[in-house]
Order: sequence, then structure tokens, then C-alpha cells
Amino acid sequence: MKIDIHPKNENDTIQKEIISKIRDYINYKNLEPGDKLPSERKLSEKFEVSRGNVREAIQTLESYGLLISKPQSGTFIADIGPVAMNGMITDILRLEKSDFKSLVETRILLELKTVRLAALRRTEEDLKQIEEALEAYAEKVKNGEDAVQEDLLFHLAIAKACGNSTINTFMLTITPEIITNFTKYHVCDKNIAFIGIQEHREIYEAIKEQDPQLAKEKMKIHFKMLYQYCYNIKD
Amino acid sequence: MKIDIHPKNENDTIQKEIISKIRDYINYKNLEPGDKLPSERKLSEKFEVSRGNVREAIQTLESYGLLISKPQSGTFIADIGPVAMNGMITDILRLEKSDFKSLVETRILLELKTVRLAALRRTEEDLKQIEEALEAYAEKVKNGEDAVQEDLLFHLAIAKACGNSTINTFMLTITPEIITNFTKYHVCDKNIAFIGIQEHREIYEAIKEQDPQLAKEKMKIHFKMLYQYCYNIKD
DNA sequence: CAAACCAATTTGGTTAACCAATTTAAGCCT
DNA sequence: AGGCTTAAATTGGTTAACCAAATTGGTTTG
Repeated sequence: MKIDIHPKNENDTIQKEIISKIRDYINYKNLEPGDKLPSERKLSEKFEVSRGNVREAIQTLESYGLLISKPQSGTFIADIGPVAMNGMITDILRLEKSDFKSLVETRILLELKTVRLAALRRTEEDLKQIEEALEAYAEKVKNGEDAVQEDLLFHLAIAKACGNSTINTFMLTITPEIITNFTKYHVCDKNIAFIGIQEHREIYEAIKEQDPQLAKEKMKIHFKMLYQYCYNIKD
Repeated sequence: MKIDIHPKNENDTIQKEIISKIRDYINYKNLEPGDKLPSERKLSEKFEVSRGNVREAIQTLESYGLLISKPQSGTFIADIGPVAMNGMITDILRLEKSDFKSLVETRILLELKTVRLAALRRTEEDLKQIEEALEAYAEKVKNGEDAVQEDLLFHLAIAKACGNSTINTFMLTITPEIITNFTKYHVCDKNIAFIGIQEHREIYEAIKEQDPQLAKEKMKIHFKMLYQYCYNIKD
């Protein structure tokens, strides 16, 4: 059951080195938006790594929107100047894996926003889906079963209704890690779950009545225990 | 200069189909946490696609923390139950590209948090780097040059000082798109930039004095114009 | 002289063969 | 019969050969 993160780690190290070299190259050649990078083949022999590694590094930088790769043409600098390019790549290289505390803190921040926006913007369809998620959660709890999944799906339904695609994406990004950590640290015990039903229902009602302030308050109450728990975790 | 997103789009479609089929397979076989998925080769012939496409889809799901791929062993379901797995994959498939409005709205939300946290948690080293970014920005503006990049780097320096790795990652994710859209829509004109120097300086001072409330207020003022602009963009 | 066309080269993307680690199961010795 | 060893098969990862699109440079033609 032990998860060996070594191989991925090593691969990550190689990729970070390549990204670092790409940054240095961009600086050295003073490449500006629209300029073309050398081909993957040339980069791979210049850096003395495999072409696959170069592709991976380019894809990572592309996912951040720093490079644009055009088929049968080349890889180009995005509409970002040299200064920002340099600073951003340096920051990306410094990125570390999210700790649980940061995850929970971020989740609370995002959800206090999503619930307000959902109250303002939810469609009837959104409302229906939130209600379905609510009922699924309530039934599981009443049967005495574990309901961590249904709990989170309720919150994701709210995120979907908030009408902000970026926040929705972020919520989807952190939720699996949240679930994993919850089950690992036994955050949601079953005795708490019963209180959760009522709290969820009140959040739902506030969204239904399109009362953003009330919705936020109810969400705050819902997060009260989580909030305390979050700040008791050892670093 | 036209960006043809067709090939990437097509590839995305294929990948989404595969992800959808993986979800269906997980449901059909009732796979639970720790269970093993068929090998990439078997999946590729079962779905009648290339193995590369299967790998890509698995990597995407792995990046969301839903699958875990172990070298020379297999691909396994992460610690996430069938219900959440199904719901999350469905949500992921429904994800669309972020619109500018969502991006700005999210940025404002994140930065009002980062600036408060930075005021509370910043180290001396953090402070120094924020100041450096501030000076770089001021000098560019005083020389009458475009300073969008330096502007954003100042904000990223604050994000780095906030001590929350998740929020920091998110800020890095949206910043390139923000820059691209800013230059595209000409959000930051040079006449505004001069006001920006003073606003930046006041934010910096508040962080220096470790006054989170003041820092947040100053950031709100700084975002005032952006806020209005954001809500005037045609959908 | 310019514009249009064509072939050769360069490019990112794709496929298939290969590799090393892991797992499985058969075989051997006690 | 049981436990240990070992070899064959399976697996994700890697590498290299291949492909089609796109660019480029030169040639030809009006």
C-alpha cells in the first residue's frame, strides 16, 4: 500500500532541469512573443536529453500558457514578454506539492465565494442537481453509511452552479486530494455527518431563495468545525 | 498570427471519449479504491484507439488524482469511491475553457486573500522580493514603457509570500492568460499605470507593517478599475 | 521583374518496437 | 506437501523510426 513516489520524482527533476534550460535559452537569445524556439530535435541534442523529455517540458510550459506549439511548424513564445516569462518560469520551478493545510484553506476561500455566486446565478437546472446531491447525501447518512463522497459531490454541484468556470476547475482540482486526506485523517466522522444534513439543507434553501449573504453564513457555519480542525493539524 | 486550435481540439475530443469510456468501464466493473485497471494495451484494443491516446487520458485522470499509475505494475483506482469517481469524471468532461470574466473574478478573489495572508505571514526575504518587484515596476512606468509584466510579477511576489502553496499555484496558472487578455483588450493603459505605482506602494507598506486589513483595503482600491472593467466586457 | 508553382527539407505528431522492473506460476529441493 | 528459487510473461516507461503537414528556397513562367 506504500506509494513509492521516487520514479515520478526523478522524472520531475529531469523535466525541471529542462524547463530551466529553456528559460536560460530564452533569456540568452532574448526571445520575444511570437519568436520561434529551436525544434524539439535540436533542443534535445543541445540539452543532451531525449526528445520525449523535451516534449514533456514544452507541454508543461504550454499548459501554463507560456509557449504555443504548432504542428509541423514549431514552438513559439506566447504573448508574454521576456521579463514575465523569466519570472513565471522561475516561480513554476519553485512550485511544491500542496500541503493539506493550504488545500483546506483554499477550499474554504473558494466555497465561500461559490455559494454566494450560486445563490445569485443558479438556474433551475442547477438547483435541481444540487437538490439531488443533497438527497443522495442524506440517504447515505441515514443508512449509517460513510458519505464523504456524496458530501463532496454536493459541494461540487454548488461549484458548478456558481457560473465561474475557473473556480469550478479549481474546485475539481483540489477535491480528490481533499477526499484522500479526509479519509486518511478521519476528518468526517459519522456523528458529525448527521449535523451535516441539516447544514447542507440550509445552504440549499439559501441558494434556492437566492439569498447570497445567508448562503455564505450557512456555509461558514458548515465549515466551522473544518476550520478549527484545519488549524490543529501539525505542520 | 491566427491561432488554429483545431488539431488540439480534435485531440481533446478523442481524449474525452476515452476518459468517458474509462468511466463507464469503472462503473460497469464496480471498481473500488485500490482495484487495478486493465493494462494500457488491453484498453487501447478494447477502445480501438492507440495506446498513446490511452496513456494521455490516464495521465489526465492521474493529474486530477483519480488514478495512480505504478511502473511495471498497472494503473490503480485512487482512494476515491465509485460515486465520487463517477461524478468527478463527469464534471471533468463537462469542463470548458475559462472565459476572461471568470479569470478576472477569480483573480480578484484570490488576491484579496493572498494580500491578507502575505501581511500576516511574510518573511523578511518575501518582503525584499516584493519591494524589488515594486521598484522594477515603478522604473518601467517612469520611463514611459509598458509595464504589464512587472505589474503582474509584483502580484505574483505577493502570492508567493502568502504561504499557501495551492493559491500560489492557482495564481501562476491564471496569470499568463490574464496577461494575454490584458494586452489583447488593452486593459492597462499607460495613464493608469502612474496611479498604479502609488497603489502598489501602499499595498507594499501595508504588508510591511503586517496589517492584513489595510492591505486588503489597498488591494481593493487597486482593483477598483479592473473590477468595473471586468463587468463591462461583453459576454 | 514579379508572381506563382514545385520539390526538398524541416517540423510536431504518431506509431511501433524495445526495455527494465514487477508479478506470476511453475519447478525443484528438502 | 510445503517453501524457496527461478524463469517466463505482463506491465508501464522509453526510444527510435515513421508520417503528413507546413515552410522554404529556387526555378519557371507570364
